[in-house]
Amino acid sequence: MATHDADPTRVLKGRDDTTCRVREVLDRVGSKWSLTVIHELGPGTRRFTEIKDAVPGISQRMLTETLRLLERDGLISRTVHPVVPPRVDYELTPLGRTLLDTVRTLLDWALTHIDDIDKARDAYDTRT
Amino acid sequence: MATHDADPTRVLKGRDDTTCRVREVLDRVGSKWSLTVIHELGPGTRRFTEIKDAVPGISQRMLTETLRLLERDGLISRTVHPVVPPRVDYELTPLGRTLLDTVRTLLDWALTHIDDIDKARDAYDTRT
DNA sequence: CGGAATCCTCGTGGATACTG
DNA sequence: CAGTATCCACGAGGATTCCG
Repeated sequence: MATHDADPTRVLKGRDDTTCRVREVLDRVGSKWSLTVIHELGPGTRRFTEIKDAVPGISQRMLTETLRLLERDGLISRTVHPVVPPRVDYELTPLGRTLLDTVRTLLDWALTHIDDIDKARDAYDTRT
Repeated sequence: MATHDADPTRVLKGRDDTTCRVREVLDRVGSKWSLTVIHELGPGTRRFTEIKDAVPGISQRMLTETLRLLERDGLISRTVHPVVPPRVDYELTPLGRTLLDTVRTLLDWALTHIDDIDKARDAYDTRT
């Protein structure tokens, strides 16, 4: 297994370890804040507070945890500068950058079809 | 606003309604079971119990709710056959089918980089 | 078969206070 | 500034039961 599968239509079909790992990765990537944080680091390096301010609604705790998980997965890097006051920089790794492209595909889909979804919801809500 | 944005790198930057809507769509699409269910309907129409059996770990309640939300968003259609015993068929709408392509991009990414992530995790866990 | 309703648990995550 | 630690509320969601 391991590398690239020619038929992505089957990756969720089985119940083996690979399947579970893919689900695991999707859970990480699809979690509430990960996509937003990754996207926020797209343009370049940013500090903790900068990210916090840029992501409305995220708490200190959640940002810390999200950054840690993404760092553990090798998607972002964390650089601590031994100065006072402390300064910590976060940036996408090359691996994280490949995900950024995929994320943009998703964002693009959302933007493109958001109106269709709105109409579908209105129709559903009125006929019930 | 509304239709297609030429620069997807900015869609999450602002704090206006459009931004929130995109986040909302991503929350829906990225929720725990949605991607799996959509993927499961990729090959064609399926019944409630078929989907339940095909998605390991999902509960009756969660499958019902996931299907309802996806139906409300216009991504899947629900067809009740007035027979006994009851029979309900679910299938992707044309809109849902466009998302399927995007989902496959994500799955493809996960499959391609799952090994890199594993290595990154091991490295992180050992150096801490 | 395909749900809806009820109950109850358990983890997520916010608020707050403290620290190097 | 960039966290960590503690407490606690709330809601997601599992298990179970009942129904058309």
